Amino acid sequence: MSELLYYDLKDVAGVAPSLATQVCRELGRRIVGGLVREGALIDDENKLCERFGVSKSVVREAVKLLVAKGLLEVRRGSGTRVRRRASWSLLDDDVLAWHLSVEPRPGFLNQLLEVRQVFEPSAAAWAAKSATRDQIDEIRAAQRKMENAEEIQDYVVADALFHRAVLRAANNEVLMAMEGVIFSALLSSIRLTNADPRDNKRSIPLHQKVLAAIEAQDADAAEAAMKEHLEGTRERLAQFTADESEGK
Amino acid sequence: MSELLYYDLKDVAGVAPSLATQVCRELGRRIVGGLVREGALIDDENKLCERFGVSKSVVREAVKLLVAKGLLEVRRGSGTRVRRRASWSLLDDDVLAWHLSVEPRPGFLNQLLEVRQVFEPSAAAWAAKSATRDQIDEIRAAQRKMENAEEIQDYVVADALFHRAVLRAANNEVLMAMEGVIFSALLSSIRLTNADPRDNKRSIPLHQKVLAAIEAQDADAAEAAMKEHLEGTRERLAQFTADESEGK
DNA sequence: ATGATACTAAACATCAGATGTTTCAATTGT
DNA sequence: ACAATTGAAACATCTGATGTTTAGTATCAT
Repeated sequence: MSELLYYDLKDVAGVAPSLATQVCRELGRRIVGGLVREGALIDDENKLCERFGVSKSVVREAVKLLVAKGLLEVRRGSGTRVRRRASWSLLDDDVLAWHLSVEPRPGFLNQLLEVRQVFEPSAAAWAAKSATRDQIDEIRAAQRKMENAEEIQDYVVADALFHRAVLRAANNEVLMAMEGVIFSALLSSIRLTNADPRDNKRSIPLHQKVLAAIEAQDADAAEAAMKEHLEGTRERLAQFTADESEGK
Repeated sequence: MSELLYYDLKDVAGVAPSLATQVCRELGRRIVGGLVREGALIDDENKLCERFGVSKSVVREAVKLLVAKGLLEVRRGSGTRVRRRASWSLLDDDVLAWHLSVEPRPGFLNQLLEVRQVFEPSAAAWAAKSATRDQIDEIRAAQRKMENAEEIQDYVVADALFHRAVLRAANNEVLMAMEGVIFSALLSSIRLTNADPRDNKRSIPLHQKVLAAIEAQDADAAEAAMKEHLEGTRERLAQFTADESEGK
């Protein structure tokens, strides 16, 4: 197990993830990245042990994890194969992260944003109706962090925290489970828009608008403001990917 | 491993799931069901082996699966503990199913339906814009099945197929990953409204309306029709849970 | 030739037990 | 008291043996 050793945002700083986790990530990235065709058999357990230099237990745990994420299907006797893309758990944090770390297609980012455009405005509306004082404080704190951020990274993280806080304030457990989707989407937007910090700061007033509406318990305004903000994000993404495919 | 042996909808008929899967389900159900407090340590590997009568490999695989689903957190040296509820992957098919198979609170079903009310109308709108002929055929086929269903079970399954077909026709991969949410929600509604078949048949014209709008490529109408349908479902659920808590 | 049966190799499933590593807490020496 | 040491508990990994299922192949009777 020398070639591997992946670190992830989820890992606590300095602590190496278990071998099983590492093998899982390596295989997951390759599958999501399309290096193994859908429906194709992957190497058998022994081959995998050899390839990664680990024991069978480790390989088995890794494979099981990928089965749980819908990426693999193992059949005793015949082997382990990649399931068709439609069966993958795209809402799983890891699967999503692998997609975004590997996926060059702008189409996927678009689809992700489309989905955010659907549920985040509703989340804002619900937050306006049901947010507690603490939850509003959390949103406000994120807003302040965005305003005070000097480094682009701090800004983007604060942005993500803002959206997560709104999601939490909606007080819907199922919705809250989409937290990972937001973080992943934001994270990948870092890569795209990293270049131009000024462009990002532009979205502060729109966040402010969302916050104000939630503070005022005005559900309609909150929904509209969030919708407006995401529409802006979408336009910028479209413009950026256009530049990308054309200019480069 | 005698006491266990759970079967699930996912299992192919007649094929017993692996021991690891069974142990995973048993532990998962107990955790989701609240038999183990959040933050509490669970039994160590040896104890679990003893309790379930399986070897350590099996227990480890099961635990790893639950870690992947966000239910557990293992720390070498100190033990394995239940993560706080907010960290659970509520969108994972299994976790969702465990919730619904165990959760007595009507609040959760409500939240699930709220989320459906958010994204299914949009899915219908997108389907109206981008569905292929085959995808529309799939929706229509489900509609016919609902109309021709004689048994209540066939009816409910057809209902689920209808909603899934709409989701697919939206041609958004991320959205499609919410398929499991719909099936789980529908499945649990079986238990609630099982009693009155006539009441269910009432929703056929609303499904028809959605189908017609999608066929006509009228996005606004499709969105409105789906919204109307889900609103009806919601009212019935509210009424039903009211009866439940009052009458019984 | 053809169809059914039996055999076999491949691949996953499970078990058992040994050894390493990390954490936490109790013990010990000052 | 306090800091360092020690040891038990618990997870991580390895090894190798044995069982089960599957798919393909070879064989044999008709």
